[in-house]
Amino acid sequence: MVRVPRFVAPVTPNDIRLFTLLASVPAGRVVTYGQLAEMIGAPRRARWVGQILKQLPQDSSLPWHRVINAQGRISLSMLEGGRRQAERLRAEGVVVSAEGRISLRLYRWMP
DNA sequence: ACATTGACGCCCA
DNA sequence: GTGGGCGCCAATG
Repeated sequence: MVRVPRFVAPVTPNDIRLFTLLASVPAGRVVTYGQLAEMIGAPRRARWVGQILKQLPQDSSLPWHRVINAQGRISLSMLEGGRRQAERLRAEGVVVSAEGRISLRLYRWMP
């Protein structure tokens, strides 16, 4: 009998699809929460995507910073996490305004 | 089982 | 461009 520690969160097939897709988003491009949800066959689950990203460990190799909202804004507070996200994007050549605005027209990734 | 809570999205004033 | 309101849906209390 295999005993699984309670603190290990269960990983669903959708989680795998999300991680795989996110990992394929190229540097210098962005995607929206709703877009990711839609692309893995889970429409109307944008909030869920945000939930998953929120739970990622700090040392995750996934490009969580390439995910923004459909309004073309960074969803995290620009006083905290949003600042880090903006820096990471700028490091890839993405232009991010001080308020966290990004041009979806220029940077949205569409496979 | 019921109420709240969001890294959301869309519509309208 | 800016809020405000509402629908959505899984997680959390």
